[in-house]
Amino acid sequence: MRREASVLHLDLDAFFAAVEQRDKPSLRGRPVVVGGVGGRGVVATASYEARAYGARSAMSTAEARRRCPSGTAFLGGRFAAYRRTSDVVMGLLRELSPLVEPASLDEAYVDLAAGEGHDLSVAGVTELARRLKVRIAEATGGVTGSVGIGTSKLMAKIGSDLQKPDGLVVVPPGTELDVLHPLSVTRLGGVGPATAERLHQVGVKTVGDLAAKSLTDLVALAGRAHGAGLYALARAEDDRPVVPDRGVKSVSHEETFERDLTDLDVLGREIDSMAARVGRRLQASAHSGRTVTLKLRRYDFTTLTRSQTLPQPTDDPRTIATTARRLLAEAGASGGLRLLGVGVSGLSVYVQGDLFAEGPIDDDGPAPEDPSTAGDALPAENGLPAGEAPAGASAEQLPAERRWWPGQDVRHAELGAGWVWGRGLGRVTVRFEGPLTGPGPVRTLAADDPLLQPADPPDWRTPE
DNA sequence: TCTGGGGTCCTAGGACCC
DNA sequence: TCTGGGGTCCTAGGACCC
Repeated sequence: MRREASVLHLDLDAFFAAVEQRDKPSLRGRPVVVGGVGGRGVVATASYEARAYGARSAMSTAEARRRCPSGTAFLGGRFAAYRRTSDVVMGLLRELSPLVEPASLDEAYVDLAAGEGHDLSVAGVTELARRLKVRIAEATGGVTGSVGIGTSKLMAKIGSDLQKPDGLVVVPPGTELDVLHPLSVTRLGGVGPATAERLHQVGVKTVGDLAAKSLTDLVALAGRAHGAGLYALARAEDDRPVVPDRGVKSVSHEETFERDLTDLDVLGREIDSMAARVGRRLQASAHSGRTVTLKLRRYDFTTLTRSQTLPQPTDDPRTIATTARRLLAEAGASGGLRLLGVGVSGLSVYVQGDLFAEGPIDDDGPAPEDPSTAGDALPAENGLPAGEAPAGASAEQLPAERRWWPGQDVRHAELGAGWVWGRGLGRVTVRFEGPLTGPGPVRTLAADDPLLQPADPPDWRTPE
């Protein structure tokens, strides 16, 4: 453990929802839920207003709709917008230290001891954090974050969690156990539902309870590595370094279908389009990998994986697809599949010139029988231009209203910039406003109105 | 209209080699 | 012929995180 509180953890508050409220003035102060908006979607982030009604991350969107009042905005994600804002915040953190470890778009650790000229006293880091929060809010158009600072990653993360939202907690060196021991074990990273249940059964509810258990007991309960980890964390022993830029270990894409799929031809085309995406991402990052994994989730939610390791690393969509199709043929699809996934692991830096790569593969997206996934899935980082229909389903072939999804940025040649509120019955409802306007008017347009087009995320920064 | 998507790490068994 | 141990690779699954 360090002698000074020099590890900072930043957690942006309800980040996806906060970006939506910044860019959509009419949603400020109102419940907003970001996530999958299809029948099988789940909540990625609920704004604090939506949490007041019981909406939570990982809850099914259907359940969140039941709990929230009408007028709640249910939006698909705009990852390009989130990434842009995240990049701004990470840039501010890198001004504090070269050692910045992003844990996700909305979370990062900073090693302040590696930065220049910081006063690492409790008063010093408190003032540093206070100024950082102001700068973040200014640079992001009002997104807030919770900051924790302590002698380790563990204590920094615990600290950022103590006063959400918009919190600032410095855990003074020497007080770690006082802070830690009264907390529920579930506040520790690595204690999920399964471990929590097993700990409960042996009478462990708080971190203090955990600290009373022997190493032998914990290893028996949670396995060698995990048990030893819990034993150390309960004592605030944590020397994990802040590591900028951890290398990627695998690349994958998966998709839950609106309806279970059985037809092997249809599933094969799904595999082709997922393999094309995975291959493209591997090529873009100059990686190739040897192990191809197919993931299947059956109608009854049982999940299994099948993998094959190739003699040579590949980034070739054709090779990935052929391997995954073979694995699917062996596993079968009886009863129907609700999810397919294709991944590549065992990565190495790009091996130039795969002499045995086959020709180009068509990436024509979901089969015609199932156009419904376009726009319904949470548009996770997919490498597509912002606003374009996901998964390559060519927009022309879809019912016009399928081009639009709630939350999407659009521009109308006469009415200006706005975003999609809803769609259906051949029409699309758009609210015309942006981050720098007041709440704007709503118009319902024909879904095939040629004057209406997808647009890039709006800029929240006032022009100089 | 129950249960996303993109990851990481760990465990365990079998094959195979020394 | 028997006994055994360690190490690595591969496969499958599970827990967890955001």
